[in-house]
Amino acid sequence: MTEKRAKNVTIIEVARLAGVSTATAGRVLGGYGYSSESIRDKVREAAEKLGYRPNLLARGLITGKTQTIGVVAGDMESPFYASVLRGIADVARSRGFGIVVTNSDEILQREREAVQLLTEKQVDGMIVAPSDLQTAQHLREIVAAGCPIVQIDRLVHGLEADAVTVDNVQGAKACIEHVIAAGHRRIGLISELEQFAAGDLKSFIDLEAHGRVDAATLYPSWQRLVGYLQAHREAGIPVELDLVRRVGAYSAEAAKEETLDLLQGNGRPTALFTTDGLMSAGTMDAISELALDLPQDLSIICFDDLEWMRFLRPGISAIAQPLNEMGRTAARLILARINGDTSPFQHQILAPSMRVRGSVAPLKAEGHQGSNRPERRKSAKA
Amino acid sequence: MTEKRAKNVTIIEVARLAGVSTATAGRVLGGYGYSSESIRDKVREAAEKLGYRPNLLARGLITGKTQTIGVVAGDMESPFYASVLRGIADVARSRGFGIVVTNSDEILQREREAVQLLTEKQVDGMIVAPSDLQTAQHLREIVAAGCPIVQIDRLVHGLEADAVTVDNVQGAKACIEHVIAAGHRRIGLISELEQFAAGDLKSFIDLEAHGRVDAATLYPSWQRLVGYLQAHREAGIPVELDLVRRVGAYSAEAAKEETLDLLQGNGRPTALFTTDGLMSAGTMDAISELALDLPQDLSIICFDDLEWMRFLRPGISAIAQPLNEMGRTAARLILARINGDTSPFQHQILAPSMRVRGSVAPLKAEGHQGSNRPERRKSAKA
DNA sequence: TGATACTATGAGAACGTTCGCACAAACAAC
DNA sequence: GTTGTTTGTGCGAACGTTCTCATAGTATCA
Repeated sequence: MTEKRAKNVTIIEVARLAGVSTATAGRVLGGYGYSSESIRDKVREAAEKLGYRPNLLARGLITGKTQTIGVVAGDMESPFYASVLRGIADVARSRGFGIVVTNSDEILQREREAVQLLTEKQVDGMIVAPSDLQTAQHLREIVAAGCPIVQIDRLVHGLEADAVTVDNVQGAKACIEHVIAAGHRRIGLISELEQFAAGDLKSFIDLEAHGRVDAATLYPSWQRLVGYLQAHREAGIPVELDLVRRVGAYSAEAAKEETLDLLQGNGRPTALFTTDGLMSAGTMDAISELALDLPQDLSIICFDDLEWMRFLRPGISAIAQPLNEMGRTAARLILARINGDTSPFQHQILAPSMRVRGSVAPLKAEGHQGSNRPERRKSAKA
Repeated sequence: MTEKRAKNVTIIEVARLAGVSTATAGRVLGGYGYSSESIRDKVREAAEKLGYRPNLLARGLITGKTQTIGVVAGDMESPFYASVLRGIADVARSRGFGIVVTNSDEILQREREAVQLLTEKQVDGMIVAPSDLQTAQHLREIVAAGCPIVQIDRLVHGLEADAVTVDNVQGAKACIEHVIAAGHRRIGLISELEQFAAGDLKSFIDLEAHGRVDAATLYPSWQRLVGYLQAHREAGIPVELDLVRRVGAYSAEAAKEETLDLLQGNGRPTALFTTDGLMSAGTMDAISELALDLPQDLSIICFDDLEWMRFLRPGISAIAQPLNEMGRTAARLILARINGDTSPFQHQILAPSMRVRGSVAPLKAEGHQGSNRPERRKSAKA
């Protein structure tokens, strides 16, 4: 009954039935070259009757184009990548392209293997969220081999390729400015800050203070830290090192622990800034466990706008990244390159947007949260 | 400088450099057939030196296998599909397979186009969340053409293919039983219930009451309704039609409206059951807008366990689907078929698990919510 | 000793398309 | 009327692999 290896009908059979050569049948069915109307009808009718479906492998082998985009995401299960992927998929579909997706889990070795697989599958181009922003030898190699790449979310130093990122510095800065405007002076930061290798937090902050940091090829969470620092500097508020919490792992559980430590210790901040969705979840978990009332006991603002922030009373203020747009833009860029665009490489920086809800409250002068520290007095000055 | 179309090194050049035939080089590099150790070394060395990478298109063309799984998801941006996809991707990767993913948005025409594209790309098998559970002609065709399929989340009536689903009836029933055990008798249901065509809600409920409903090939939200009905019947509680809310669209906004209508009308239920993540979000939005306190003013339990249910006080009780596992199982099944497994088609039904948190409270006898209706009196009897 | 494996290699076909070229007819331009 | 350009068609090569088959050496076994 069911044939094990059902032979598909090929262009040869269609050509035979239509009484033309395979070349002619190919021109009709493939939509290239010349063909007369009468023959077109005949061939199409034959194809229809036989149920002909082109074999894209064979076509790809000879044309060198597979109509496929390879995507290396960090983790397609996360809301971030899921939304970006959706954007990519939509644009790809509208142009007749397929996407083959892989997860790197932000591990360099995984990314290498993924890139390797995609290369062997002969994808026409790749969209990659690079794990390693320094060397990225494998990416340079495939670019050199003629496979276009678009980077998303972050930027490999000196890689000749287009990129789409979000303005993390400005986004974070806007958050902190918003909180400062509400009178807060002691603002805690809960951030991943994992991958940066060069030294400790303190030296990074010093470097940044002296304008020695090039934010462009930093990891997003470090860029958001830069925004945090800039906002403080411009408001004339010294940064308290104790308030800057480096979780050191991309884990909600770890973020929760760090937040508990921050909130239960002496000198609790009056406001909190979390630098991505996972940190926010862990932080909210901690706040829930401590049964703190927002925003009376604590103000909070988050990078990444998640679904629940809308209805978790009093509504969590957040800055939203245009994730779908990031995917769509990346897809458009890669498709342009695939179509032979040779214009200079561009780096598109998308603007995030603020969603003000109810989680940032004006700082009460005689509040009972936090301790009586110099910074509290300063708030009266503003 | 940068070559436009960089010719890749082929097996021919490797063979030449190693001083063997292409057939021999192929056997070494492709890992099939016989080859002596001395020649293996020579060939591998040559391949290494030239930076040889196999062209999987060419290999696929001749072997008829692409080492690729096609996936037709509803919307990979939703937490549901994102998690399922991740499960699929993990298993696929571990076996050296790639996945090409598409979104159908649960629209039949989109699904057809997706299946078509995947067919032409010669995927070895497909994992599909079917949109149409009745005819699904396109799926039957490709199965007949010898391309194995695994269905996820739901089941096409009479399709000869493996399937992985969740036990929606039992899951929903467990939720309702849990709520009933807390003393509730008037339990509202917020559910999509969109696609079922045969008649209105009332006639479905009647049909179900007479055992005339085959739950197997129902859409999940209808299966969950069945669980709701069964739990009521077994507890001897009559179903109040007014409490069963058919949102009619897969939209959080619509769910919110429906919930507002339910909670603001006469005879407000004392507990709520939402049948999927999107409904839950819309419902929570409504509850937040009405400023109801959970669980004092209202108990709630949800199908689908979302991240925020953990830390949104008092913690939302929910039933969690094993989504990763669903993807992993589906991937394993399709890989088995691809490897020639011809055992009878199987339908794996995964058990969801209850996460009891704080959103279901015992019903107070003299509560001020709801009206004094017969059902309230019955609660004393139980 | 012969028969029967198993191992090892190469020549050339095959997979299903598109590409390059040759040829011819039709039509336009001078 | 010649020349050129556009249109239409077919033949056979090409894409980069693996497959089939032929050939041959070397163990293994009765």
